[in-house]
Amino acid sequence: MAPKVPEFGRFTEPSLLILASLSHGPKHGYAIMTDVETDTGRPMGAGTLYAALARLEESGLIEPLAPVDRRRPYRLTGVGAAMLAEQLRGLSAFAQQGLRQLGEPLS
Amino acid sequence: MAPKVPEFGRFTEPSLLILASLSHGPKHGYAIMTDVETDTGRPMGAGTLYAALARLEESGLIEPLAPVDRRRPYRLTGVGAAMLAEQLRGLSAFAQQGLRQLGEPLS
DNA sequence: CGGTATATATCGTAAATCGATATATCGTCA
DNA sequence: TGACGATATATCGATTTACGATATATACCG
Repeated sequence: MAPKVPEFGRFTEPSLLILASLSHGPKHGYAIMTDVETDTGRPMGAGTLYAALARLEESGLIEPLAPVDRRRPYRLTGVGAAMLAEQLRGLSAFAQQGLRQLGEPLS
Repeated sequence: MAPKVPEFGRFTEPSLLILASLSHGPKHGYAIMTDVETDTGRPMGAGTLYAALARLEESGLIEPLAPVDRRRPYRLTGVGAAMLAEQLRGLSAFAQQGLRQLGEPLS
């Protein structure tokens, strides 16, 4: 019987990627965009990025720092970091469980 | 420098949950719905479920079995299982990396 | 000076999620 | 038997999110 996995409530991929990217330290939008692309191999369009950034800021998971030239950096808030950690734990448990179920070797 | 994570292209939560649920064996929609709810604690609405099922079938990741009474069971296809495994590996790597970055203890 | 990379913003469309509602059958127990 | 809750699928409308394209402007470099 599948053991209960901690709820990872409603997290969309771009938002998670952004939060994870910001866990390396404060970054501005364009840097997040290019970093995510090199990390995942798939480009995140500007539309997706800035819309998600606005939503994350609005919900208090990230906050803007003082702009440097054109750059508008953001950093994780405490709440954002906690939320990210929780999501990742849920994701990890889910993935491990699924892989086990499929008979995949666990790393 | 964040090491490259294997591409996990486009994982929408409901679809992944459905695929993972079907990895335990063939199931019909309602059973998936209730199983996912008990596993994750969050209900998946019928609208979400059947729309996602239709999409998954259309893309060849699941296939219908012969109906039993009102029940319309589905099972993973080979492609679906492979896709699920790949997604889970990507997710696992992503989550592990993120948790490491956050200084979380790894299980 | 000209082109490429940097950087943000926004618009329109498409797709996915959500919540609600509808419909019908099955099981059960009073 | 007949009422009620659980089972089961289907679909609609609204909202949210993602995607791709376009726009604009500055910085950097040859």
